[in-house]
Amino acid sequence: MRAAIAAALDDAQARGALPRLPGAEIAVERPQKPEHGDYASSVALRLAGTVKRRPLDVAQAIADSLPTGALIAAVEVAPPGFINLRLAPDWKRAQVEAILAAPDSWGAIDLGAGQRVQVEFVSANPTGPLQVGNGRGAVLGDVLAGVLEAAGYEVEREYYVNDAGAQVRIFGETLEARYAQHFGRAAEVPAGGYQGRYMLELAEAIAADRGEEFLSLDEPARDALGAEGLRRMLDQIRGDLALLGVEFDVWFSEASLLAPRDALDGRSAYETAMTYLRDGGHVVEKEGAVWFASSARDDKDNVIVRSSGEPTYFATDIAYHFDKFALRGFDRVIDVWGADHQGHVARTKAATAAVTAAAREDGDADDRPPGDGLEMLLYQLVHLRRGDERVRMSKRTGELVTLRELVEEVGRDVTRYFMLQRSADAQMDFDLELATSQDPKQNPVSYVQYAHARCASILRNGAKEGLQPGGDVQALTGPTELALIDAMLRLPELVEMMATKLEPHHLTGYALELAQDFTQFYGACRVVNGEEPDLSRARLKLTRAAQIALARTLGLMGVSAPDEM
RNA sequence: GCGCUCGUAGCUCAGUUGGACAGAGCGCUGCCCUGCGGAGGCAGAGGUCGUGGGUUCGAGUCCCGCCGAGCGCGCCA
Repeated sequence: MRAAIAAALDDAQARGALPRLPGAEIAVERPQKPEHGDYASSVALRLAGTVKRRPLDVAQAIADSLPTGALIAAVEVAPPGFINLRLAPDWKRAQVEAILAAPDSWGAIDLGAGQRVQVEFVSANPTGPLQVGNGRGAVLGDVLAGVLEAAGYEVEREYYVNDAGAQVRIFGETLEARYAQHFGRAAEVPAGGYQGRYMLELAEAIAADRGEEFLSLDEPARDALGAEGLRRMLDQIRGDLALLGVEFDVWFSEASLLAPRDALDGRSAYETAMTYLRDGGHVVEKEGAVWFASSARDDKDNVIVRSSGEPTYFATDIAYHFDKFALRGFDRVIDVWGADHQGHVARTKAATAAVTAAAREDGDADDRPPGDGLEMLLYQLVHLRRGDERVRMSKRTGELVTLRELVEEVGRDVTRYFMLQRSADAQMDFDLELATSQDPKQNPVSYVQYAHARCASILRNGAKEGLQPGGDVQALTGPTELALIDAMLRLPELVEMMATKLEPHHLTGYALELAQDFTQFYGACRVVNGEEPDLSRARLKLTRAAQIALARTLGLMGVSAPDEM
């Protein structure tokens, strides 16, 4: 559509209707009011100033050069200078066949052109069960990844496992204490340790399976106990996420960044990245520590190696992003972070840009733009509520409502839909009382699923009457039929918009509109009707197409699309 | 103090990258359907888009100030 207008603009200039001027951005949008056509462009309004002509005249000049035909049925110029395009109803109806031909891929586009993009999300410390807030990141990341796949990207879902550093050490010490206590030994959970019940349960589970195997608590036994605890905690996290329908392609170990690699001449990714930073002049030493000198204006220097010689989390994070871009060659990387990590965005981008640029000069990385491929999607916190009572979430207090509890109470579909409903920028309250309410009216997801089930039911009824989808889609001339087709045709554009803006939450609103358009069609048009078999078969086609569009929309959200409810 | 995000209908929130009279769901009022699944459909009431300026042909959307809410500013992760 944009191309058509651009061509018309060129044509208008070529034949002298408009003066020559440098290429302007062609803005095309879908008007809110149906009277304004299917698409509208405001190019004329933008151009009018520079060409010193009345906007209406400019619009008319462009409109005169827009050919009408099988696709575009009408071009209208409207004050103050809009160009409104109306698609041919015949063409729209014919698109129903395109939907029927793509039951598993309707809405897919090739925006990404096969570029490799990694979405890293959740990545919660494996020192406790996942919290409700992690669920929001899980849903956002998973749905975004699916949207990017639909947009033509090759996507990998990755969980970064923080299995090195202070938190893991404290986790091990807490586990040692609980394990020792289980066998009646005097032991104290260390200061800053994990007080939650789950640590008791973890210690008991290990004791039940492995007995006193680790009770000596000498160095090897402590390491083995810690590793065992971490392994079990990760299994639990994996299970919590599976309950939500989230699965990862890669579980990436932070500790592996510190291990020597043959491909790096026996050095670790961490050492290699630090060398590049040093050689690139991005590092200063002061107060006995090593600092990354950030080039970002809104950032200050940050410690990467403590005076003790131990790397900070930031240091391994730099190595991690070095690994993503320089070693694994992703074109784009999207980190989905909670808003409490907001302060890390600037420094991580700056450091990633610095280290990949240095690696590229050294021939260790491709010549892709440094750091430009790194994007952060921040989501605001989830506040948990039970009616009027605020539930505080903290791994340290032990007063937890875990993600697992939430999903078990509310169900996967409702959890995913609720988490997805709001834009990532906005805080959200998750009211357990409301979400666990048995009143289906509280859950818009039911309305959408019901529409899908109704499609299936109608198709079943048609089959019983000996009527199958078929016939000529040009028989679908009613206003509700066309409105439904319009709604289905918007899905590919929606995918493009969501992939471009990294805003998967638009799916929920679209799903509701699509379901409404189908329900209105259902109310206005009798589908299964033996007295008008041709029309009936055409409407069965439309019903099947609607089922596909609904299933694809629900599928992108990771919400089930039942044939019966 | 500095930075990030948010402030839109009684409630919960959208608002497609600055467009044509501000939208949805729930709640409220009234009406419709003795039809393939009523977990419906239609209509109505309800909004100075926190506030004051600015940019623009045009601002809920961009810029600045102020007010309010959340989060972040560690040799923690």
